[in-house]
Amino acid sequence: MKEGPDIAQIGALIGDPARANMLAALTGGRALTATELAAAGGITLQTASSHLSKLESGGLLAQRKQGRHRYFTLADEAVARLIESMMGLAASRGHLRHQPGPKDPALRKARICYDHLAGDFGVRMLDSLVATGSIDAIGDGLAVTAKGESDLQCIGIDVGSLKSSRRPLCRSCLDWSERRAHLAGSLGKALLANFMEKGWARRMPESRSVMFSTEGERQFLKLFPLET
Amino acid sequence: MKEGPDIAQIGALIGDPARANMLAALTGGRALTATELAAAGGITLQTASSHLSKLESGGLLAQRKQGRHRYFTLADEAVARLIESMMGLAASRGHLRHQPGPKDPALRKARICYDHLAGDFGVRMLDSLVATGSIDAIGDGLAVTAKGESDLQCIGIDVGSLKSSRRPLCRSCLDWSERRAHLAGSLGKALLANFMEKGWARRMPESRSVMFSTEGERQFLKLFPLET
DNA sequence: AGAATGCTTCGGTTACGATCGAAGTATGAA
DNA sequence: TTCATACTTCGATCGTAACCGAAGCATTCT
Repeated sequence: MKEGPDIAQIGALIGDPARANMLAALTGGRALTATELAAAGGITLQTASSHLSKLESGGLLAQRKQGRHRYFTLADEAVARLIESMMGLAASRGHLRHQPGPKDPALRKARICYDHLAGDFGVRMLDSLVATGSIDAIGDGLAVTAKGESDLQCIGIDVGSLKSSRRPLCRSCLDWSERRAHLAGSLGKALLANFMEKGWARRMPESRSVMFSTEGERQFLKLFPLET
Repeated sequence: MKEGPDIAQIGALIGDPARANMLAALTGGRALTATELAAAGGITLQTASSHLSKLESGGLLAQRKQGRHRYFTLADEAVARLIESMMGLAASRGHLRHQPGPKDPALRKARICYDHLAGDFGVRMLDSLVATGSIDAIGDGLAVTAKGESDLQCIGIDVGSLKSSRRPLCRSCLDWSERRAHLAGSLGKALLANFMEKGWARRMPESRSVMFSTEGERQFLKLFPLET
């Protein structure tokens, strides 16, 4: 007993519903202010402030002062991955929270996961990239092939420059709604950014869901065909 | 807000120190009785009983009645992975709990992680397998090569039969003490079992640490050389 | 300077859950 | 049958932390 690092501290931080809601909101990747997070957690600003300082000193959040605002983000990608994997486990154990509302299908179709595309569309994209030989997959490991590198160049993504970053290029991320992997890492981020630049997709305010325009969806589906 | 599965329930389950200690103890892979878990959590049997029923109905534990004992294990490998990744995060945030005692170095050298070898030795083994071309690594993904398959056959591990199981053959698992990957999956399990069969290593009671005999350690280091 | 916004700190209340003693159930041993 | 072990349930206590109102800083706007 008493072996290894203390997981109870982290568990307790995530274990409070208000804090969990705030963390989930931050999984959207946007930096949010204390006031916005208070709303996300369903609590007053005072209470949120106390929670936020706990989360920060616990190492789960980072903050950035900007004028009279204080912006919070998840401390790093490791935290985002932990939250996502807890969502995966929670979903598989039936710990659901939402009365399936109108927003839910949109969320399952396409949503943002920290900084990349998730949901049905995210899973489809990775499936297609693997099927067309743009990405090699070994277990959970992903790597861009030479073919993939040139294909992506055509879309307008320079894989070479992404490689130089410290962050891994490809990473698989388990999707809690689809229970299958989608593409994370700097390439996943670049792809989503690319879609938004082209006007194919845009983020919905106050939500993690990503809306595709009619034309954008057409282009997306054409670009990432699904061979059955 | 209120999007997705409820991570707070799972967080809260892990967030209590007594429960966290019990879960950490179960990461040792052994099935433990309620009495043993009460000791691991540092609480009385009554309290442990209440915690255990919560953990079970929360889907984190599975239990098996056997005579008048009730054996608990982690519900599945997904739970084990979550606990391990929380340990990794906790370690990186400096949420340590142990005053570095005599047991600690042994734990860092070689310990059990659910059912496979972790710690310095676990990391070294994977490094060596990759360096000698027995395992291909792409990012976090691992796959046994043809060479690896025949090499492992020589040690006494039939990769072919492991492949037929539903469980993935190779999986990388982040080591909280080394902060690097070691080998999990059915192959990781088979390798550790192989070492113990040969008498190279044995588990210490009441602990996650794995002790190598002098001769066992010599053989292990020879079998998994480290080219620097 | 004065006013407004964004956030933190303080103080006091409240509620939940962790805890254990004692009693109850189930299984196995004598 | 009786006793012992392994565990659960009940009941009561106690501590902690979540919560909000009010007041206090800090920054920006006018």
